[in-house]
Amino acid sequence: MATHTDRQVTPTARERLLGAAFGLVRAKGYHATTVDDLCAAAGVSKGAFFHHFASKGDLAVAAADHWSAVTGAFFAAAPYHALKSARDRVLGYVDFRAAILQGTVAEFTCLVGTMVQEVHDSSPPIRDACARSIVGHAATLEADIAEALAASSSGRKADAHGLALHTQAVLQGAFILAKATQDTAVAAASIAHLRAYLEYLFQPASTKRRQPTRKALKGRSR
Amino acid sequence: MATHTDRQVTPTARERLLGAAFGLVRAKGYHATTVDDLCAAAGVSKGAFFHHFASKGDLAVAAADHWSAVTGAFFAAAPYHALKSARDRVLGYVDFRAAILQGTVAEFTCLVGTMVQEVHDSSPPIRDACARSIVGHAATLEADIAEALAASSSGRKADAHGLALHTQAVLQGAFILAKATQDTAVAAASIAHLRAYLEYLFQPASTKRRQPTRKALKGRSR
DNA sequence: GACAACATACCAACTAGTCGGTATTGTCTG
DNA sequence: CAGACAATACCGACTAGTTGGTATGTTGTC
Repeated sequence: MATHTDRQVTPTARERLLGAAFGLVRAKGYHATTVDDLCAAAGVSKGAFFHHFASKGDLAVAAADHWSAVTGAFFAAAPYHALKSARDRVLGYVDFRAAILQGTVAEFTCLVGTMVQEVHDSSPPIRDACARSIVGHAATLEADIAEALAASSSGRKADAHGLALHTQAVLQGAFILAKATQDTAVAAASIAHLRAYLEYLFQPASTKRRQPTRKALKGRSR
Repeated sequence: MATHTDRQVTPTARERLLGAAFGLVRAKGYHATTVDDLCAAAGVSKGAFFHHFASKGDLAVAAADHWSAVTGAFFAAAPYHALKSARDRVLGYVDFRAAILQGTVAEFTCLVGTMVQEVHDSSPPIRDACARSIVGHAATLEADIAEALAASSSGRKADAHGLALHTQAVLQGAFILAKATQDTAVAAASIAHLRAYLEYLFQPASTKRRQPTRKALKGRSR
């Protein structure tokens, strides 16, 4: 996003609304967040809201796209990219995800994962924007995962895409457990299991004796 | 649940409302499901709704508890319990979870995982009912996981609880990916990765050389 | 003076929840 | 057994408040 209005210094009403959506939707969900809530949090009037967004759903799509951009830049700047091996970069990513589990649940959970649960059936545009965000983020891991798998004994070099999506599934699931139990440690423990699984998959050929059955990794096509 | 009114044959208005909540909330989410929606789907009047439930939130708590009971009976009757080894029963559970990914997304996803995302911050009673459901379901796996871990080389026999929760995190995350991508296969692939991880953890001592670092499994306490 | 960026007042539709009433069933009593 | 009494299950019109969205300004800037 950020089409042509990112030159000014003071955030515009549009940007403040998108920022307010990040916080409110993650805390309360999409439907429970009202337009008035967003306006109040952003400190703008309702007129300003509908000046910038044709509808509440339009803001949701813009927020999902903005989320993709913001988180994309955030992870692109993260330190694990400096590591030498692909294996270490992937594990570094997972460690980084664990390290940023700070503050309240609403502060570290995922906007688009929250939204898509509520709108997947009723609003295809929002759902697709959320899917773009999740799948797009997973794609940024794919090359390193493929390289790390290639360096291992595994015969699953083609599964980098599926494995990248799996990392996102574990993270999203960890967020749900954290929301339910109100305990960050539960999410951290699940991410630790993801790390252990990746460590196992990335093992050098010589040290890994047994592999899981090929069948188990194929997935069920419906 | 089912306190003292389960003798009649025809489902009562209360039971029909709970059943309607299962379908509607999984498809539309909690806030987007109105009381009138529930009454229409259950074929009862609004008066009947508020005769049985003090509020919409009260129904949500009852629905989460009813969900625990219904899914508890469903999984208790599943065939994998007949398998001889604990390892096979746990893997059988995972296979069973993959096998029931049938029909629309709303038909196989989890009611309480959906609800807790929307209410975790605003309604502690509903959130806690959802947490009870998820954690309680995980607990039904714990004994078999502990036994399977004990039979393996792993030094993580005490982690059965955390691993049981991790299985639920993967499942919940798989549901989110399925909702986002509208593709059941993505969820199945993630569950297949969970299976591969468990197969790895349950390996007999002699065949497993390398273990993930101990540090990675501790989880980060906040 | 045109146009973007807001603000204010307002509305129609919807929402959870209320309320007076009815039908049915059981239960106690004479 | 009849008949009074009470509790439960249910109905549907109504309401007070909320919601997304609109209509109509105002203000600053090129």
